Amino acid sequence: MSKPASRRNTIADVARHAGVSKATVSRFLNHRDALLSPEIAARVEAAVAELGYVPSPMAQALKRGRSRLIGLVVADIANPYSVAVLRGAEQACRKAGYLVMLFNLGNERERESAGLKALASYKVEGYILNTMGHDTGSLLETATQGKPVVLVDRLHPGLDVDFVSLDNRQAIGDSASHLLARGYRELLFVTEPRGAVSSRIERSRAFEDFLVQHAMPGQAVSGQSLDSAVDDQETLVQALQALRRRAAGASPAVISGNAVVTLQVVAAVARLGWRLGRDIGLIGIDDTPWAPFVGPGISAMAQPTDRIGQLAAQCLLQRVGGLDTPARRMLLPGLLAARGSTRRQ
Amino acid sequence: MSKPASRRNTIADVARHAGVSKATVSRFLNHRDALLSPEIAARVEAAVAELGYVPSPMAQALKRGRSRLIGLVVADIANPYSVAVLRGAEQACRKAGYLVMLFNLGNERERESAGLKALASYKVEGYILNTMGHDTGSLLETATQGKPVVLVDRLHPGLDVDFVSLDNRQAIGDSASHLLARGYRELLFVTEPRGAVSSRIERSRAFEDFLVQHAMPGQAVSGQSLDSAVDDQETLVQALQALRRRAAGASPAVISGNAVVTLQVVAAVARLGWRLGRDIGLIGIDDTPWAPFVGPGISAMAQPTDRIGQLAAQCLLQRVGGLDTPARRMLLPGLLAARGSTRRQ
DNA sequence: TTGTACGCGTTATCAA
DNA sequence: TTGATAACGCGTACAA
Repeated sequence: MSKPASRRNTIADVARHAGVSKATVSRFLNHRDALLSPEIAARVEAAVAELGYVPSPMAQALKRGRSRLIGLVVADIANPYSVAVLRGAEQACRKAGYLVMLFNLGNERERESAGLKALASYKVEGYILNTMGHDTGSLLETATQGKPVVLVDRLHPGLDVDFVSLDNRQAIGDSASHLLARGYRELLFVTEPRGAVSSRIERSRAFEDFLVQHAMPGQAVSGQSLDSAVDDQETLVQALQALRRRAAGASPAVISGNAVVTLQVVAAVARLGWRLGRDIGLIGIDDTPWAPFVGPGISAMAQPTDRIGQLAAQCLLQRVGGLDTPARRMLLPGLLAARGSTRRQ
Repeated sequence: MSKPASRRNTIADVARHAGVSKATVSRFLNHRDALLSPEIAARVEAAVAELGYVPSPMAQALKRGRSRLIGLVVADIANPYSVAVLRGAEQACRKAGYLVMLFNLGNERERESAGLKALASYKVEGYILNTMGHDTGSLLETATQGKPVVLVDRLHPGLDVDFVSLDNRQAIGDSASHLLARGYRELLFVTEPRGAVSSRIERSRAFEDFLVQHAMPGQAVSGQSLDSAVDDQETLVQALQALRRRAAGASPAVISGNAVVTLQVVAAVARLGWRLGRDIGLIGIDDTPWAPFVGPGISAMAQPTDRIGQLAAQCLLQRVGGLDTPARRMLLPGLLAARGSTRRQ
């Protein structure tokens, strides 16, 4: 027993076993096609199989500078959207032989560059970022050390890299059109505080642009936007009351910027004792498994989250593989699920 | 410019900068307390600061065999429970200076040992496992190479390691007692197919034991268990109809084994056109943000998921730190949130 | 076509 | 107390 069972076999063990040098084994493993006499190749192959040898990714990473690791930074793992994307991305990475290192910011944006550094120290080959949009592009650029980056859902100013996201303009436009078609006329868009988060800003803008475009005589649609903090139900309740007052005879409706906000709105509506659909319309960005069962069912604009995650991973892996085209913007369409919360009676 | 800006500084750079040997720098960093003349220590410290030197975890891992990495294997990242635990665990690990490597099984249990191997190759120092319970303990034991393991929510037969979970017996007991107190008498426990998943089995058993204990004359409580596949709504609908028939005059109620099942039950009840609480009682294991807003509000037994994740991480890190006590079982109590779905009118 | 020898960035052992 | 030097496991010039 020269080899203690506890230790994993190394390339040296294989070399000894096959009666060749480490270099030969390495060559067999890396460029197995070329430069090997069939007889030696067979011997090495047998030894590898027999010892169940698997190269150490860490040693490889140390040597090559590449690790077969992808760094994934998410703003908040508690957000179902982040999870859904993570899911698609992890799957795509794994299929390509990469492992995902996860760094959760827990909504503490100061940790953004710390996370990047932590991941960088493990020599991740690329980054998928779904973060707060706090750090500027140049800061991120230094933190990522020139490694490929793909942004999901949230753009960073001055960072010219691949970007995968819901088509916010289409999503908001279709949602608002749906409300108009269902007879709602006084609209309110509710978002988490916009801050520097591009998706929130874009959705708000798309909403405001929609209003402008549809403010033709006879249509008489109008609306407002509201930034609502998660813990401030009072403000939201007052905004809803104001909305209904403004509506006068016409029907009021809310578009919520994501699933978290949808739940806030639902809570506020419940507190007011209003009925969804009838007293106030509601459609939310992000569909959820529970949406059909709240009140008369909550209408939603579903994001193709799995697809977004997969696409992000694919883009990133192409870059890792050396693709050097200009930065791409991939906007995926949302899908409307109409339910009772946008039916006036 | 001798040092290309692209490369991260190494210990050699620091040594050169401070005019000492690499060994001295290493000593300063690792056992900074001992064996260093104040003057040299100061020089090294300055050099480290000036160059912004951070040791390479990969090189350290290669040398020491330790990586400051924790492997986290979850059965299904789409399950909110997994995510909530992941969240607590990641936070605790990060605070202790560890990073989490995530491996998602996507409910494909064959990938369990593959995942462990992948993580092992990165020399993770320990594993947090929330998996399918498919692979036997001995199989896992070899896959984890003797590294510390902590199991979350799901036990593996023959694997004698730390275990953190909801106190299923208490949770089920309190849920069922709550139903009795609210006047429900004919109970049905619905779980995802038990298979080899210990938590499902335990909850089912706890429910059955509860029935036996409360089957005294005068109480007249009875019930059954049902394994319900996620995609088989038909069976569930029929089971609910049978339940109500059995109840005759008395009130029927369902305990659902987790949030996924709760949603199934809600869907089935909706299809039957029944009203929660009045026509049928419902209480679910796992509280969710949407539970208060479905129908009259869904009563729930909340798991302390964050705490479970943190505890799991803490246990694991203790073991990583060398703790060598017998395996521990940590059972955390659930907290009842009573809502309208367990109010008979 | 194969083997030797060195380096990746650390830590640890041994002298000095 | 400090400094060479040898690993850790692997890839790759270079020499054979």
